[in-house]
Amino acid sequence: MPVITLPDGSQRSFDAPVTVAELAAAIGPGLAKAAVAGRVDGRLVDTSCLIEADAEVAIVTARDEDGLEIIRHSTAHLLAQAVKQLFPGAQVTIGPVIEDGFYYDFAFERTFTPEDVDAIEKRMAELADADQPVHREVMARDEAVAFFRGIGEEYKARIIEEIPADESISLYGQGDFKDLCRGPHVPRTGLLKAFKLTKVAGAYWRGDSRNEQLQRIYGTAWPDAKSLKAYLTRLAEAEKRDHRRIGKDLDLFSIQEGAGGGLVFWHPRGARVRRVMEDYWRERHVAAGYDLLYTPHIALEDLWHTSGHTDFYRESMYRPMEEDGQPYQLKPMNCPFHILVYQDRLRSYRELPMRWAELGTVYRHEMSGALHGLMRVRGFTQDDAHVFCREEQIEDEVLKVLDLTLEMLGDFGFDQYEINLSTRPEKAVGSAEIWEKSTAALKGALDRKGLEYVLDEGGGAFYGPKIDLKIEDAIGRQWQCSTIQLDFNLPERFGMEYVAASGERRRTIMIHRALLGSLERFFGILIEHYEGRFPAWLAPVQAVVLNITDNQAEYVDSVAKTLNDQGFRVDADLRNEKIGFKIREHTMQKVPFLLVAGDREKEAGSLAVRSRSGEDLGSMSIEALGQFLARQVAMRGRSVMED
RNA sequence: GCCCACAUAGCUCAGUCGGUAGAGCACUUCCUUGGUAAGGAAGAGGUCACCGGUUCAAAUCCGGUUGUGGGCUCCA
Repeated sequence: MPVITLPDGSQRSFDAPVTVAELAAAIGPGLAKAAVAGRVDGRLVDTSCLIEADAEVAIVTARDEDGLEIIRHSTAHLLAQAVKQLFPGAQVTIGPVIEDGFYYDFAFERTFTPEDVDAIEKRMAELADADQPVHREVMARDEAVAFFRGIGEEYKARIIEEIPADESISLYGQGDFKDLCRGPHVPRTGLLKAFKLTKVAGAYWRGDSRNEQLQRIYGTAWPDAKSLKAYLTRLAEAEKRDHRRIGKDLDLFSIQEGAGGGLVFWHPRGARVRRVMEDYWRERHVAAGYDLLYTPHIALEDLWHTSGHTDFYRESMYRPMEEDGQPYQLKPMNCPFHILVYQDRLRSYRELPMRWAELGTVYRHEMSGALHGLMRVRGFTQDDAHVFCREEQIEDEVLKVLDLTLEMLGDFGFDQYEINLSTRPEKAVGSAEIWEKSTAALKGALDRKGLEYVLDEGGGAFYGPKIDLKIEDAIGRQWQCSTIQLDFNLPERFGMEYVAASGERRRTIMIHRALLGSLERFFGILIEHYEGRFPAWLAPVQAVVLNITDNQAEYVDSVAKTLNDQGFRVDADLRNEKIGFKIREHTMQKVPFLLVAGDREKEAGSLAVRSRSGEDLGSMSIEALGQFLARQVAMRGRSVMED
């Protein structure tokens, strides 16, 4: 006997057999109208599904997470139906649900124009309003292949051919449209009320760039118009944080057309932030037992043959340049250089572990279409380091790296992480034994640190297992920055060894790690995380001293000088403008503190302090101000100052 | 690299049917010395991304190049 759980938690039983829709109707006409699917003993089913025996049943609506997915999936079908009606020559392929929406890939002789998309969206709205019933039918596989091939849907036929022959295929249809689908789907298109097509893009059949290109139409769908509007507002909010926008507004950096894409120019204000990042980074690394290295930007191509980069990394490398009949290669990575330093002489086990860090600038020729502000560039500086150690030191060293990582990310204002541990892929170098031991060491370090992690079985690089750490920014987006990778490949290729206590030569273990990833990208993430409102320790200008009339000009200058001498980044604004105007300007420039000096302050030797959020922090003496700023700076990204 | 879109003053953007350019902000000068988010006036500023084509005439139409944006792919 089906037992249904009502929204208020109470339960009712019904005599079987009964459909999900009938159950919903028995509870109330509202729920009957809103039902998009049912959940029977944990399994999602269509509302037409007949429940014959004992079962736990719940009615799924668009408000449920599962229901929303169904709405999106059904909207993708609606899109396909509209496209087929308007462009009968288009072939359907796949149309899955993605975050916040869906897409559908079509094969079509020409590309869809924005006008086409508008027309498609309009047709979708009409088809939804028509409240077409959605029906499901089941066919044998070969029958389904023949059916789709018969109506000219070659791609669909190819997809179905890959399904085992003995499986039956379910098709969903509405009006003149039928599509292969596992389901479930909404019972009527009238349930699709709030959707919008968002963009058109090229995509490859099966995601492989060697295959033919398809037209992908993206859309978003929600339970109601209000949620759709909220989503569009959220997109606009994210756009406001865009580091490219803020980078221009705050004059932090630029990318110059005349110099080429993906090459970053740090302007004075951005360069100030970078200097703080770099100084802090070096200080922390030295304190954590690292030595700093500087290595060249190019090297003979032969080195990259030894490292193997010319084989597996050629695509991303700039072409070599010829000099004195020798080809030189711009570096895409720092590792071989650190190895050369290691190999400069024979190493003893007594020296290990050795931790060598470098803010190493590398150049990678990324595909032009992949470039994106500071997030994806062609020249960037990695906060790179390599730990050379013995096998039994791996766990301790990884633990130390994790400690340093969490401490530094915390200082930059990131306290939420997702950690991934990636293990041996199918194609890999190194013995099964070393993979097993080192993967256990990585796990051991994570466990000792009490960190939760997601296991990505087979997701490691061919040369070793790794730990990746994603940070979460102020609006909940995740960014992968930190990575800790073991490498069994390069030590082998370069023949890296150390002399053990026994006098034997042993293979050195190499750990690659970057905490921030690249300074460029991390800077971009910081800009978006803080929406340009950098905490005092990072802010390019920490405070501006403002005079009200010329009468305080000298005083303002001397205050600015005093604070600058104390190591703060403070500007004086003596322009002949009203105080309100100056405050507006520097507030928009997101300067953390504004220090106003009129005759009253000049007399008292003080300043009226205003935070960038508009808060009046009262009057402070110059000395108190220095202490106040010092406290703000010391808090780093853990500042509790409300902005 | 591929698909789509876009490229007009330092910035944000108008510019109809092809008839050689406009606004606001910013900038400069002058007036204004004003107590916490925009005081006033005047001025200067553009090879309409670049190259080519069509046309009596191109910011506008067509082709190419470069760059940017959104995807695909890749990834720090």
